[in-house]
Order: sequence, then structure tokens, then C-alpha cells
Amino acid sequence: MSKIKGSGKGTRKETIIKAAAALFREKGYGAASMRDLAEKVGVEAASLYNHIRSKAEILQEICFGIANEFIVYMDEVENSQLTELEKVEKILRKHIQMMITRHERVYVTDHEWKHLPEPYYSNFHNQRRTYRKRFTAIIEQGIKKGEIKRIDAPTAVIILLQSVNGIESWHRSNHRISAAALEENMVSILIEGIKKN
Amino acid sequence: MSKIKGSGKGTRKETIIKAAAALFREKGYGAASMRDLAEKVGVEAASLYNHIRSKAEILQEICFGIANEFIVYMDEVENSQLTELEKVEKILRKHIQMMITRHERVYVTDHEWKHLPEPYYSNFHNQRRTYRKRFTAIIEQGIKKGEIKRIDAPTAVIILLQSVNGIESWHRSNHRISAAALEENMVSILIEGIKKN
DNA sequence: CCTACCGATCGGTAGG
DNA sequence: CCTACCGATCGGTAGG
Repeated sequence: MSKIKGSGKGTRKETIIKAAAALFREKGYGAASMRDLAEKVGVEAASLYNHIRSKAEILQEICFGIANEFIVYMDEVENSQLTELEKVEKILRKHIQMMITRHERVYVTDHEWKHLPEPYYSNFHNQRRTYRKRFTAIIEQGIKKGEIKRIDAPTAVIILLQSVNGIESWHRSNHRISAAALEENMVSILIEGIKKN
Repeated sequence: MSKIKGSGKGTRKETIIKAAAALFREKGYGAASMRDLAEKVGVEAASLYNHIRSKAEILQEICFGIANEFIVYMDEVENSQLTELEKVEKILRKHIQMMITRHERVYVTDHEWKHLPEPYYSNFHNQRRTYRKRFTAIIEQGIKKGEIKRIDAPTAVIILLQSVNGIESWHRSNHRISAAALEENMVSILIEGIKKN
């Protein structure tokens, strides 16, 4: 018989990180205090430190956890036999889906990673640059093959990745359209925007 | 003979706000301290309060100053005789140009307005919603006229406005392409993405 | 997991 | 514009 903690939804540490993701998204990392977090979790602030080492550690777990998921997916796509345009669409859809289903952590990762202490900051920064370069390379290859129109590839990457962040405002505004419809609309506009012809 | 303060570039208060915009962009509003700001300006922290009433007042001036500029431009475009698609392009170009030439204030406005104290927060929130609704209405009209393809207009607005924020990373990465080329690439991808046929 | 508390730092004020 | 300082709050620790 295994020892079940909390309400059966992972470890106590996971519960804390989940609450922290919501809190950091709402207030920003700097403005969110450990006392706020403790209240959300239902303990005294000091008790949090039995599960986590520091406030910064929570941010690290969020940022590197999300980043890793994107990197693993990028590996998959790169090794597939899809056309370059299909690869771009796949990656775009992954970002949209992550933003829809895990928006708190994704949002925090994207907006608060600057607050990571060294050496995590530099580490994250490098991972991010590498990821974008890999994405850029796919688009450049697609241009070379004539699948994608002659645009500046890094600019295209910026547009694709930034657009996805707008889903935040879809989330806040009571789901006027379904997640599936949102995804199709975004893909339609963006893939059409870079496709040749 | 008028009294010239600072290095002839506006009032002392403007100097402070300009330095604050750079600081808030770099560290975030919450993590930027008045002592940091004072050091940048070259005075003691207490001296700042001879020119500004509070830290929050600086954020207000930045956010409402930028928002107002966009609203004034929206008025102009709405009253013009352009096609709806041309109106969308005009507004998109305005956002791109503002982000290129005034990126510190625009970035801070977009990322830190949540930290405005009430009633400024609600006020800003309303202005923002109204602006987006006006932009959405232009796109909906363009769809009705057959200039723009049948997409969800609010989703299109999200994509157009969010994409522009990516210019931040262009700014950081040593201007690989010119501002003009960046603008043309963004317009090409995004307007092509929403245009009919 | 709690009580009690630490040194540091925060935004801001008094008074000159 | 400065010195001196305020009360509040911060992240985190000691000790149980």
C-alpha cells in the first residue's frame, strides 16, 4: 500500500507548484509572496520550505518542465518524414494546445523566466535560443523547397510563437468560441500567411 | 529666458519616466525598486518624490500615454475612406512602428498594466477592451465586404496584436534585419494570412 | 507543520 | 535635492 498524500493528485510539492503557477500568472513572480502562496495551499509560509528549497526553485521547475516538453516534441517533429510546412503546422499546433490546456505554466514560463537566478537564467536563455533556431531552420528549409514563401524566417518564428500568447486573452474572456475552433482559426491565418501561393 | 532643466530634453519628470520605462522593461514593475530608479537618474531615492507622487504614478503615465496614442490613431483610421483591409494594415503598421521606435514604453504598457492600482486598472482594462472591439469591428466589416476571409475576428485581432510583441526579441538580437524589412515581413505574413484569396 | 523570529529591503515621509 | 528614518513586508531559518 503506497502512501497517498494530498487528495491523490501527486505529491505535496506538485500541489505547491500548481498553486504557485496560478499565483505567478495572476500577480507576476515578483509581486507574488510566499505568504500568498501558503494561504492558497492552506499552510503557514514556513511550512512550504519542508517541500521546496526556495521561491526560485518553484520557478525553475515550472520553466524547465515546460521547456523540456517543447524540446521533446521538437525532436519528434524533426525526425519525422513530414514536409517542412507540415512540421511548422505541427509545432504551431503543439504551442496552441499547450497554451490552451496548460496555460498557467506556459504563460508563467514565457513571462517570468527572466526572474530565474543564475545560472538557471543563462541556461534557460540558451535553450530558448536553440529551440528558436531549430524552428527557424525548418522554415528556411521549407523556403528552399518552395513550400513556404520568401520571408525572413526568424521573423516568421517570432510571429508564430508570439501569436499563441494571445490565447491568454481567449482564456480570460469566457471561451466565446471552442478551443478547437480557436486552434483552427489560428492555424488558418498563420499557415496561410506563410504558405507559398 | 526659460529655465532649462536636465540636458534640454524635457522636464525632470520626463527624464525620470524615461529611465523608469527602461527599468520596468528590464526588471518588471514589481522587481524594480525606487532606489534602482534613483541610481539611474543620479539622485537619492527620496528626491524622486519632488517630481512624482508615487511609483504607481509613473506606471500610469506610461500606460495611459501609450494607450492614448493608439486611440487617437484609431479615430483617424476609422474616419478615413480606406477599405477595411487597408484600415487593418494601417493599424498593424502603427503597432509595429510604435514597438520599433518606442519599445520600452509599449512593452511596459503591455506587460505591466496589471499592476496599475484601482481605479486606474479598471479604467485601463476598459479602454483596452474598447480598442480591441473597434479593431474587431473593422475586421468583421471587411469579412462582410468580402475583403477578408471568413475567420473569427477576435482571434484575428489577438494574432495581429500579439505578433507585434515579438519585435522585442528583434530589438534584443542586434537588428539582424532593418526595421523597414521587419515591418514588411510582418505585414506580408499577417495581411496575407487574413486576406481573401 | 507550527510559532517565533531574523536581516534585508521596500515605498514613502519629515524636515531642512 | 539630501539625511535620516518610518512601518510594512519580504524570503527564509531555528527549533521543536
